[in-house]
Amino acid sequence: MHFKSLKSEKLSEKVIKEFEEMIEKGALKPGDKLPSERDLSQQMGISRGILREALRTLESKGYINRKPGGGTYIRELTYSQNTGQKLINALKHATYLDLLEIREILEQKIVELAVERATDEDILEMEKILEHCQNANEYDPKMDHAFHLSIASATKNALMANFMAANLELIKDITTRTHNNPNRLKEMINEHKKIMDAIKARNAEKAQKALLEHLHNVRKAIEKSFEETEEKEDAKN
Amino acid sequence: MHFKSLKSEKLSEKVIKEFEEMIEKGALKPGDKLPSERDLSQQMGISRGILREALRTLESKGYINRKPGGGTYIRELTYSQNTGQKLINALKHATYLDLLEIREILEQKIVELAVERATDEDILEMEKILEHCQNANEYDPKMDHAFHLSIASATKNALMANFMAANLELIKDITTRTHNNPNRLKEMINEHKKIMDAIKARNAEKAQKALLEHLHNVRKAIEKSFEETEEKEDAKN
DNA sequence: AATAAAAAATGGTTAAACCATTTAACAATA
DNA sequence: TATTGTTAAATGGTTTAACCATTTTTTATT
Repeated sequence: MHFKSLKSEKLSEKVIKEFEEMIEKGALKPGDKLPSERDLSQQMGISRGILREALRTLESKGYINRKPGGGTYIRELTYSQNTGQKLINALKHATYLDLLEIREILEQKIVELAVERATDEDILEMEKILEHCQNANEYDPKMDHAFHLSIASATKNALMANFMAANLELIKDITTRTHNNPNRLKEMINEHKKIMDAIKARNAEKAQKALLEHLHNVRKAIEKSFEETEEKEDAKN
Repeated sequence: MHFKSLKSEKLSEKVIKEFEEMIEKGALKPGDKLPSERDLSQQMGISRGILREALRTLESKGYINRKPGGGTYIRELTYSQNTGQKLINALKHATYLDLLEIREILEQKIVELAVERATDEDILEMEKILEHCQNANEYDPKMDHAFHLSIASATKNALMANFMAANLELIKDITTRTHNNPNRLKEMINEHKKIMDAIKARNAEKAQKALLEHLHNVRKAIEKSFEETEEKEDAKN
């Protein structure tokens, strides 16, 4: 059973969304001046305090500019402010295959860099995590991610690790589904071990090969999962 | 002449930062209950309205939970909520070389995918942008980015294009500096043209080679820029 | 000990006032 | 006429006090 939340949205949250929508839709364009808080609150039928809560949030998000005595203006979003938001948005709406494609590209290089740059401590950390994985008797995405991230961290490129983390997080639900059987779980652990061994042996070529095999299986599982979903969709119609 | 802004930070903005810092530092941990708004505002020496403006923003950012009659609690950040923030943060604080490293990895593959997947319209678009670049007589990062992004878009992987955009945006200031001379500008245009021609000829290998040459020069310029900066720093001491 | 009722506390909201800064209008001056 | 100085109005920033609805705690009742 699943009941939808009955919690009423706070007034100021509604106001925030209202403004954000208007900005997204272009009803409010950069440079536009908003009515004064006193006018606006009356027009919207809310108190000035509530309106100000919303405006504060919008300001904090970078949507508006306010100047005492001056007024409130829709902000000219600079290119850079935009890209961060756009990236987050793109991440949210990326398809599994887009995510996987980038992961394949990056992680292939990541293992190569890891072989080069990993310290003995890094290797030890990886092994510790791998051991945890091997002792688990059901798939835990955190464990899976931890392993891949320990490799990414060994590249000493913090951005790389963080991007991998975001990427993994976004395919978590599907990998959790596809690994929800003992066979695939065991396979995964073996694949991890192969990667680990190759990195430990400082054999980049072997590590890449092991990783590609692993990612190939992940991709197969995802694509298979898609087909099954489609079949279900078809069955509905 | 350049004067620094004298605008005083708004009170609620200060409060927001204060809470964010405390959460980052761990002084406020998930699950912690905050004092009531009435108490807290008195403790902090601010009005309840100001405190509420800050709390509304923090709630909107996902830091806290509030329940009428219940109280205000530091929110248990889910993994996924966190990764988005962490990624943005990592992007902001990434070094030029980290950014460039990832760009080199991705873009190398991007040109390969572009050769595969670019439609005739994509190619046309690239050429149009390249032409604009060639007519420019001073470096315009927007033009530069537009060219690289048109290639990234041809991969039909939206996330790829957006990540590249974020990446480029973050090295914009340094590339703008390093291209601030006619020779390098001309070189850049030539390098772009080589990449363009190879993609148009559907020659992945050639395209990659041209791109690598381009990125090699970008890297050289960045590293040189660093050395100069260091020299300046040394001169100061 | 369990239940029910009442009281207190809490976040949500409104209203009215005052401050500091900015803007606009207008007068004064050269 | 054009510039400067003054004044008044408007605006965002802030504070205070009050009331509501819900939740929590306390108290009373059985």
